[in-house]
Amino acid sequence: MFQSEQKEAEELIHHYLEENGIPIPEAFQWGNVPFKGEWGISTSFFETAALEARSGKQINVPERAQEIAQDVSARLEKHRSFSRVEAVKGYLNLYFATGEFSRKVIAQVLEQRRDFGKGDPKGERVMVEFSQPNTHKAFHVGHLRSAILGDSICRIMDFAGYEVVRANYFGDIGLHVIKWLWNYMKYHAGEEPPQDTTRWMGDIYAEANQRLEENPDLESEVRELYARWDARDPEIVDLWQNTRQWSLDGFEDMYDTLNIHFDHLYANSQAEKPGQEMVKELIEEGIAEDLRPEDAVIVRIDELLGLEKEQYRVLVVLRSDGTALYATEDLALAKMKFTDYDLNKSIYVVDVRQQLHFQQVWKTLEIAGYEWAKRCEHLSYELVNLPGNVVMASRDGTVVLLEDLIREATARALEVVEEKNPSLRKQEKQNVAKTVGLGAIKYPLLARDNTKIVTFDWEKALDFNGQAAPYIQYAHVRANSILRRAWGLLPKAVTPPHELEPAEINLIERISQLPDDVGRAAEERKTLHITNTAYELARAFNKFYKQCPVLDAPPRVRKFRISLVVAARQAIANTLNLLGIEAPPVM
RNA sequence: GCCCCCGUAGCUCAAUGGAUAGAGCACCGGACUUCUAAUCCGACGGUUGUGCGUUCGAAUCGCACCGGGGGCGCCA
Repeated sequence: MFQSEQKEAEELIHHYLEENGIPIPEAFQWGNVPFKGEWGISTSFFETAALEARSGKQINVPERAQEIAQDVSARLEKHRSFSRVEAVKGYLNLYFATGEFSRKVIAQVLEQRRDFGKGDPKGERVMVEFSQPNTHKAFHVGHLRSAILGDSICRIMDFAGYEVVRANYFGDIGLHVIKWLWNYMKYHAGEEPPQDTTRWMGDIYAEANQRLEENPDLESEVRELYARWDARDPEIVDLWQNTRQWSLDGFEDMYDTLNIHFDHLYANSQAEKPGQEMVKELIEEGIAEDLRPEDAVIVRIDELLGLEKEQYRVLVVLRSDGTALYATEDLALAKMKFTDYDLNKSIYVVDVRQQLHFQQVWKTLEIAGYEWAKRCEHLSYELVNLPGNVVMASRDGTVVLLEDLIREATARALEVVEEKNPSLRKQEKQNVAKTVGLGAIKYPLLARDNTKIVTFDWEKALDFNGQAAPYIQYAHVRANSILRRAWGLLPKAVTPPHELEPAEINLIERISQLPDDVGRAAEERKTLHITNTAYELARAFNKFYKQCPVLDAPPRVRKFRISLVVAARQAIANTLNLLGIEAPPVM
């Protein structure tokens, strides 16, 4: 926002240092002055002083930095761009006129509206693959992180200026599917899925595992069925297609509820054949070793790279019986993505346990000469566990189903809205409950660093107090409530006619940071920065709301504050949107 | 044996190598005749796991160690 002023100051600093024979560092690091109610940009002279010290002079670096800062500040004192200049502890702080800064920030939001915070187009196309559910299985809270994190990353990267292709890759083949089919054919033949399709699919899978555990002799029946599948027995393929669709329809409902959508769906099954083809080529090129029938087809990556220490190890790319593995399919999937779309980057939102796997697959592709392999990126995140660090497993039923979580959260939110706002119409209460319930579920998954394990706890998941989505949504509601009474008057941004209250200054400060936060979140692939911004915005607004009357203020102050409320509401709405959380008008 | 991640207030977590390490929860004490109290204000709370190093400056970077979790040939 202050590029030109910064550049001017930097030139003057250069002049001063040159004139006085002081060494000039390669680049000055500019930042914001730690905010204490006044805006400014800041740089320091530690590096300059350190350069002097290294050139042989006997210097105490912090003292010398302060000395330079003081001299430079004297030089800049009268500069018209800055309202105040100071030297503190080796830092040079250049302040701006508060009123003018405020006007500028609000003007920008009022002009850009939904686009406030948006980055310039990057001219890069990025595919983000996320969610990856397995058909014929339950969809539980453990699966939620990839879906919610991936969705938000897509929103953030899109907003930051990337062209984003949203992809899903579902697991529709494998042993788990065969077990499901076996149980269905033997004990549920002809049944149709009820309303709650995904739960029912999950139940049949869990039941299959239970039956096999109780009676291991039945394993032979499953193996027999697997063989029929491998031979593409029409009866089995038919059943597979139908039942697979049931799962996909169930997922579609779930994604609708979560407001998550995809541009492209990839299936495990469609990568199987192309994967086997690619392995064939790898063998022909001497990259993969075919040790069948005794052993599998493998790639000794470390040996190919001449690495002494084990790093990529050995990747098995095909089973000894010639059937495809996850790795086989991933070779093909990576290629399909770059063929289907001309990608600058291909991001995989997958949990941390598959880190080595991806490194192996992509390194193998690199060795095979696919130049795009280097543009694959693993956005790895930690698991969602149950208390006591128990991993959710659909096989032994230690799961919290997504449907149950949504239902509980919505019911709890309905209770609160009945209590807080009983006069709302029934339908409105329902809408609020859904919005608040879903927000409360999403927020904690986005507010943790990707590398941190999330422990799912019913009590915490249903706690709407404190640093949580409802707090932010409530700030939005309050802003909306003021504006509803302001008779739709939307004044232009003006220089405030009064001395700004700390709460106002603080709120404006938070709003002004949003564009930078978006860029950073996109580059680091961290939704955490946006949840922080959203929360801080809401906090600043709530303080403002308490301390600064808007509608009852004197006319000119009122006019300014209404414009500030419009800007704040917009900023909050924009951050919530990046998180995939709805901003309700009332609650 | 090799590799990855985590360790910050009682608990859950923040903090582009930068100025006095911050929030929420919990506990204690306050504020609704007011634009929605799903809110706000105050108090309490720290040897950033330990040691050494790099740096003008380290919670942040490097090395070693301690504690916890995860991954390492035909699961996904």
